[in-house]
Amino acid sequence: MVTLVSETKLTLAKLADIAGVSTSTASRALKDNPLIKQETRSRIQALAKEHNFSINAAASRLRTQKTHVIAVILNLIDNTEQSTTDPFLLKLVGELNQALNAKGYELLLSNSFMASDDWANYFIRSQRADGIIVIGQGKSTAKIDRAAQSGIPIVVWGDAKTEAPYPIIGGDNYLGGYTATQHLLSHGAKRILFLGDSEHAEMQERHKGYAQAHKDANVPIDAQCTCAIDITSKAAYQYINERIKANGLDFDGIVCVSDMVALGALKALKERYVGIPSDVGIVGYDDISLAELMHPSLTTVRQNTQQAAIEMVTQLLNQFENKPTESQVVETTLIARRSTQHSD
Amino acid sequence: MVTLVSETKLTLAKLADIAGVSTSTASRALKDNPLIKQETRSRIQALAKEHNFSINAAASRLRTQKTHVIAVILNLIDNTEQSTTDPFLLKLVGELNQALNAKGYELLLSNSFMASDDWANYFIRSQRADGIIVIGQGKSTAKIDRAAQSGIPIVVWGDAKTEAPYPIIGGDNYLGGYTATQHLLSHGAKRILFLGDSEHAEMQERHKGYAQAHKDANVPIDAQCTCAIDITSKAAYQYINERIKANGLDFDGIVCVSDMVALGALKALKERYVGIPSDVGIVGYDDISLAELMHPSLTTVRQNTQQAAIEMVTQLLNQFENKPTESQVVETTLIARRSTQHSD
DNA sequence: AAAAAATTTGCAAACGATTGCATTTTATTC
DNA sequence: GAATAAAATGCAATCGTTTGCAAATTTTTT
Repeated sequence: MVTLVSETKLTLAKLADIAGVSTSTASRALKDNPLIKQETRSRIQALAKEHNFSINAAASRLRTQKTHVIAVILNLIDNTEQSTTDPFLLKLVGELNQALNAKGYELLLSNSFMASDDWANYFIRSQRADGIIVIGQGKSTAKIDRAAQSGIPIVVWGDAKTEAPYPIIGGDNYLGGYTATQHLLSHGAKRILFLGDSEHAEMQERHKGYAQAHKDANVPIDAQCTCAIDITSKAAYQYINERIKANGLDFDGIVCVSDMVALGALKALKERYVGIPSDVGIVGYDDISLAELMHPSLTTVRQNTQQAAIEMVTQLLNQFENKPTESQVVETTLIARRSTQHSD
Repeated sequence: MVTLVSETKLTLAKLADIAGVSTSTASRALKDNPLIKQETRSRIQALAKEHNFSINAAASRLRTQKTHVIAVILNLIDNTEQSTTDPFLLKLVGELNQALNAKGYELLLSNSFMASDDWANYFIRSQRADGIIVIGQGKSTAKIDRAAQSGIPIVVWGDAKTEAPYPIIGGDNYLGGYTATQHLLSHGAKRILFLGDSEHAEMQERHKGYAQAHKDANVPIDAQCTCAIDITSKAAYQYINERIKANGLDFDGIVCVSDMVALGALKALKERYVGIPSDVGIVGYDDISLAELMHPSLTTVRQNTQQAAIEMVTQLLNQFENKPTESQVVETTLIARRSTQHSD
């Protein structure tokens, strides 16, 4: 298929030639540098458009030492299969893409399995990206700490209360855990399971909220009710199934660390004809789009991901200018639906 | 925070200096070029690791004219809000990331709203990426056609039967539509809705399958049963609600163009206490992770996304070597669950 | 109309890696 | 121990932009 593009690749130099100016003038004209006469600027910009010219990013990056690319790393947990399927993580990626684009940056997607372990090296020193956004603290923050240690611009989605030399953006996990639990308690629950992984910083905070809500309501708490499972729907499904098989229905509420976990639990309960919310109330986390589509619709804790994305980008860009940064907590609200309460 | 990295940036030249060889030797050694003595190679590689050295990607790209980056474009439909929330699209992105990494490429994520309309220019001519993978044909293929026209490497996820000068990878939409419909018919359905958008090539094929299945089963088809809606759960929910309100329950089966649509429909039906599958059987499309978590679990059509991702990458890389390419159909199978049939 | 100031433009040196070709070193052959 | 072949290394040009500074042009001032 013959193209209409000229044989030889169009470079800035050639464009300048056509325009009858030097490359420096052309370069400046294209970025609307006021050093260049307005008329010249418009003329060259028009010419560029006409000839389908685009600045060569590789050359530009080499020269300016800036890539205008941000690496987003899905920091998944190796053994579990939370994987790239989790709608919440991907939603965050989508929001980040928007937020980055708005600031003139592009998004390079990676997960923690590739790209070697030395992020600073692989992404920054190699000039593949200007900064890193890590989604999830994982079970260990070793890789993150290592990257931060070498002084590169970095921001993390996780539990903002964690003390760290880099900014962490996240929901108010304590509040989320507290509110979810309190909500169930106020609807009469007496024995509430906490379903999730306790090795994540985020989950630990939520568990603290869970505990405090019990204390405030004067409801005793039982260690048997804190259930450590992989944060997947499958694990939740299996756990609930086995627990009921072993103990019978020894609980009347569940606080889940993610909607996926909640859905797994919900499935197990429904299959055993446990009434929801009459026998067991259930609260999820994340408010993925399916939460409201469930039957019953799922009460859950929503974290403002759009706000989070914008905040993460802001904090990252601040680092480029050596401005101070700080961890930020984003809006976290309980969305009450039918899985915890009967019709309005 | 003081870093242990040397003040001045480490370049290949400096590394070579330290090693006491020329930059050419160092360069070759790092990429394990057999031209260099094995011993020298290992020595320099070790040195590189020791000093945390990474090749500067910008310089390398400029010199080699290769970026080893692939742009993945989510080609969303402007007016509807299918958006970045659709789990299926994001699953595909995840798979693509894996497949690309396996071949030594990185994934630059974009959506069709940004990056101007001239993809060839923006991504390829500017040397931001070596090739483009477009997810979704959209309602019009104008942008895709334009990009392809300028002769850049490109692959599209869509309906493989579409005639096009670029390879299209996709499920067998005709078969999917056919099987889904046939499945409902064989379970006794007599009046089946086709719920989805008919402007997409993929959807049209599915609809053909839907029609043919009716013909083969000698069940008359009614134009009233083909319902054009936005492919979102919300639109589906509203549509089903309104239809029932207006006509009563004038159908006993639904073939949906996505699981999201199916979930919306399901919600509407459940709220009206329509028995599933006793009164209405329902089939989704995509087999997102939540399909099996629904209650009842959702019968759906699964497209092998992993295979698709690998195939797309292969077809794209082929173009780099001027090898011939061709559209490919990936495995498409019906996953029968409870939304269409009672317990086994 | 010349001098000074302000505005535009151009020169040329980076940025850091890659690679064809020439050159040096080592191994082989007679 | 030459002469020849093979293996290992180095030279230097190149990829296409950007930008500090110098040079040329235009405008303003006296």
